[in-house]
Amino acid sequence: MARQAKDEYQRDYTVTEPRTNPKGYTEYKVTAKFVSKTNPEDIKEVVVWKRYSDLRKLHGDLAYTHRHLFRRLEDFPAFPKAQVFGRFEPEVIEERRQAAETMLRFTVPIPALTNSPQLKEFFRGGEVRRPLDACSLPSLPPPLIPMPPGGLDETQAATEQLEPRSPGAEETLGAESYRLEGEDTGGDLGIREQQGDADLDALFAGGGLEDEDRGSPPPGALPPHDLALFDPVLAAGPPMEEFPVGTCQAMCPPAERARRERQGRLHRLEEEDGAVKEYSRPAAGKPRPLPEELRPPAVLLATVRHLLGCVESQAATAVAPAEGYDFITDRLRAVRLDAALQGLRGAPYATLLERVAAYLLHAGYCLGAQPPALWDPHLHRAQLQETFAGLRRCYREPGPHRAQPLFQACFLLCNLGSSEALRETLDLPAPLRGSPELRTALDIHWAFLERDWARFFRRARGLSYLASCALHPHVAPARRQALLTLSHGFNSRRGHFPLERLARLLAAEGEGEVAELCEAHGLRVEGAAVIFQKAAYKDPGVLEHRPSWELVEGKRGEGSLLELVEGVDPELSMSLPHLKLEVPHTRRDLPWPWVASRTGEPCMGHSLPSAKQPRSLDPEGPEARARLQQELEAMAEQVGQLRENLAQISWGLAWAGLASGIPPRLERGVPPGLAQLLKEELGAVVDAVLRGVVPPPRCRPPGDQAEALALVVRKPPVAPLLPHSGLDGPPCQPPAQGSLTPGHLKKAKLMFFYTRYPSAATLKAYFPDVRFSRSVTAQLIKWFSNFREFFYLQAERFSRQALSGGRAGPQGPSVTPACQLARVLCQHFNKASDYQVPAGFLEVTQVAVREFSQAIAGGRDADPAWKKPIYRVISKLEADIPEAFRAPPGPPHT
DNA sequence: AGCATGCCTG
DNA sequence: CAGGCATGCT
Repeated sequence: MARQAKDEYQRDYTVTEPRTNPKGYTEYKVTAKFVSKTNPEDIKEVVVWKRYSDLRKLHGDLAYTHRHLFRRLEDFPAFPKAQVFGRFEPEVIEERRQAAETMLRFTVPIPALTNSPQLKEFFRGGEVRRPLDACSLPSLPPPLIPMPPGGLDETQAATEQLEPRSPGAEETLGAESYRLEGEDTGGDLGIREQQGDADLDALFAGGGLEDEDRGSPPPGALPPHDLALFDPVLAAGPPMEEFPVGTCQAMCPPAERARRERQGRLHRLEEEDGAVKEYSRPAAGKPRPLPEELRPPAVLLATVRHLLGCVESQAATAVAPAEGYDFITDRLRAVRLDAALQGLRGAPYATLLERVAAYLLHAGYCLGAQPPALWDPHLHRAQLQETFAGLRRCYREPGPHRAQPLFQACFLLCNLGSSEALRETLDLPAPLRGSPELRTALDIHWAFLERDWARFFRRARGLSYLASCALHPHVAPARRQALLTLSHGFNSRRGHFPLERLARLLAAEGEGEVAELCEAHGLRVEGAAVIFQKAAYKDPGVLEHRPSWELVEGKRGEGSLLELVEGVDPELSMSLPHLKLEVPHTRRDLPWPWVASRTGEPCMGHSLPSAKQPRSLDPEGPEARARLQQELEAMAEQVGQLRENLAQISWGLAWAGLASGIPPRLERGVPPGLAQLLKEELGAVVDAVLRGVVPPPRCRPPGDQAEALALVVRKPPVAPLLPHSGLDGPPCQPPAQGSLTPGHLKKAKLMFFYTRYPSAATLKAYFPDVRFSRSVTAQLIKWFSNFREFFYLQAERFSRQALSGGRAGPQGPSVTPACQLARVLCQHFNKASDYQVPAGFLEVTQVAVREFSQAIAGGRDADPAWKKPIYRVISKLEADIPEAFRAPPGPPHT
């Protein structure tokens, strides 16, 4: 049929004649003009009357599309913000009018915007006219567009929350006092409205007006035909003609099949199970495919299912993985092309694409280890992204999209760290975002950005098979980063870290794999533990694709890929034509490529879960038991110490993050705001990682005690820290009289609750058992200096977090005994929790937080010396030290 | 010069 | 938490 390309019309928009609607708001006449390029006489106009909120909505939609299209290469015109006051001022109205016009005209040269459904929707219900004819007629008064059926109030409430129609004087006054020049909006408004309603009724009654006779086209609501002006492909003929409907009932058109059989060009996978239509590029000169060459949706779906089945038969026929992949992706591409040519969209297309995506995800994982000559990961990625894009388009249309959570999650996981993908996900409707799939995907996304690898792998374990495939490319880099973090964290801590634990942390197959991994990164492995050292860590460069039973294959289950995909949506698969053969294969029959490529350790990961779970402590007798108990207690104490060391490291790292900036890798693709936020979060992140590494030493079930034991088992004996000066036997030197002991340190920390800036005199007064010398006082003072540093740092971090999280009041976040900050400080200064933290200390902390919050909020932190004033404030808040502290032996007990 | 502070690092 | 180093006050 005669298809008229849309670009035969030149489009133009005007926004004119703002006027006051009787309902009290301002509306604008928006005209879209279509001038035929071939016949300038042929002009159509579509006119709608819109209010500000409609225009703003359209602006939002178009700007969004545009941003995603051009990745902000070009800026979409701005649009004036909503405002409560002065919105009836002529300047405001004119500004809005101009902005609307600018925006609409901006879209003209951009097909994606020009053809966007939003724009079409915007003009839906508009009045169509032919101005050349109309100009001879007496110009009708512009009809008022009736409110949508939903009623005015709802619409207003929804779209104009920002403009509350309070009974304020400004409002009514403005509405009545402001009149547009030339526009008589006086008493006849009511009449006009009725007229408008009457017109509309008449129009709806006599709908379906054909505009072929150019004689007297009655103005009317935009009929479907004219609405098509806004469609991507403009059909001049009846819209029915727009897409061909396929009639081919086989997976491959008989003609093609015969031809390829003749030429001996049937693929090996086609010989038994039947031919499938090949992909052929829709070249410009090529004739449109005939209906009998196009497969209708049901056949397409059956074809996809057949192709998924080929994954299994490929194994049976010993077709190489890469070859099978080439075959299947080619045929799937042909399916997509058929679908596109027939204008397939919405839910039916989604089910198709979901299966395509599932295959690509699966194949991406399986083929990851193939040499690049056989398999091009870039091409694969492009295909996958294209499929996701199609899927997301489908999902935007109504329909039950049962598998949407899964595939949106896969999309995000494939694009981990991409702000676009994140944005896309966050823009999903809340119920969808709240689905378990998307929740975990989002959590993994954040963990990835925050480099919280413990959480990353913990959540990754919980993913389904397809989601795991999607994530898998990120696993190796994540492990590498985790090793880097640990190397820093455990540096110079004689940090022997048990391989078994590391394997669990990284969700690796077993100690063998992590040992290999560590050694590849220059980290020495000694016995069953790795020694983390910052200096030793080196980046080996290449990242090899490693299969993972733990994270991926283990999730697969016994079913075929097809069953796996359709398990997502069982209802659907039941109702589908089963055009396909069954080739039942268990997982072990499949030629998973890595089984061959895997060198060394014979798949030890598989036996991991069962083999070494219980690790019993084997109580052989009461005596051994008691000794073990003692040992465990000692260990618990050491773990406490170790934890504290780690906490120190964590703030060291936090500083590193704040001062030197996070590694550039993270910056890529992360919007500046987010990067900033991340930097601030980094401290907490490191904490989180370490939390994942070292379980808190509090009372835990025996199993966990064993964990703690495992962690420190190789640590050289540490002198017991807490018992102050009492039982210092032979191993430790009897403290040189007067020198500072760990007991003194503990006491100093408790004193910090009362005094942050003690003078040498007070120190002397409160440490009577210490013989003061220059170096001793210096050391003591240094201690307090260090305490302060820690205190301020924590207070600052707490303030920043609250600020960026938006949960800070004008006085900053409140410091409660249970809040994060209080807990951290208590942990630091009062490890044993055997001392009641005085309320006064929390008050001081609150002041510090308030000062920090205000300084940061006021941007004062740009000043290099911005903390000085805060220090001054805090230094004036010294409290009296309880007399009990004067007593020579350890701290008092309260 | 001598000591205190602060900032950073290990 | 200690060591190093710069700075600033006295």
